[in-house]
Amino acid sequence: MVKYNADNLNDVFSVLSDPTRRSIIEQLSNGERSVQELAEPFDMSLPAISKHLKVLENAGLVTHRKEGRYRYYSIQPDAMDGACEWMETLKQVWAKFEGMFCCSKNKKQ
Amino acid sequence: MVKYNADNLNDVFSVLSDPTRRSIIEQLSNGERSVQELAEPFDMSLPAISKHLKVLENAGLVTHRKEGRYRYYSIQPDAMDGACEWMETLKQVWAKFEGMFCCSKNKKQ
DNA sequence: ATTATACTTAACCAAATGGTTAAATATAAT
DNA sequence: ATTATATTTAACCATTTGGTTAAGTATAAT
Repeated sequence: MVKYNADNLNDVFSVLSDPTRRSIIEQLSNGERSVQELAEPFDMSLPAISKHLKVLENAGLVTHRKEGRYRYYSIQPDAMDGACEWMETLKQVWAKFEGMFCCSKNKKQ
Repeated sequence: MVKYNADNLNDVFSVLSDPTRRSIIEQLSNGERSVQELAEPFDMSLPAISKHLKVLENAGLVTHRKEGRYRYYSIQPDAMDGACEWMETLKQVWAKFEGMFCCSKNKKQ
């Protein structure tokens, strides 16, 4: 039932720490897109985008299918589950101990 | 009402992409800890831990108070909220469009 | 067959990252 | 006053990262 392991969390959080990659993910939330289309909003070379897509794919966050000379990328919706669950679990623990061990700066005002 | 901005997300996700830092956060979920105590589980020099703590603190994920020659670190429970919300929002969007635009590989079996 | 389009790979570069050891600082103990 | 403890800062190093340009591959169009 454990949805995450260290490697998965390393990869997913690392992928998400880059704003270009987050933006690509957001674009793909509107449906599959070609590399061209994904690159359009950025002031960046195509190879740079290509690299980001490879990083995203290695981490399991996107896949692609090939159609002629185009590559259509789409999100892999379950890939973030582990990272999400890791955070949620911590937040639950923290909520339980609310105000118990956090120093004054942590207290809600 | 927006809980996150690009810089915040960059920082938080970047912090969480390192297993040592995630482990420190997990330790701090049991209450505040001195640097020594935090360093104990790791086969790593104290300055390395000190650096990680600085990174964690810069991203707003932890604070510390000083007591004598000790520094006691504790979690800053709200710091992950933005990142968490960013992920949750996407997941909701993806759930809504379930099966609509994901290519076959994405479909649940 | 030639050329244009979509995209990747290769080679390179500067800056950031995550670690090290050695020296510095601050407090506590003797 | 001296020494020990807790921790940081400084200087260094190798690796990774995120970008570039130039060249290569695959498909489509003429």
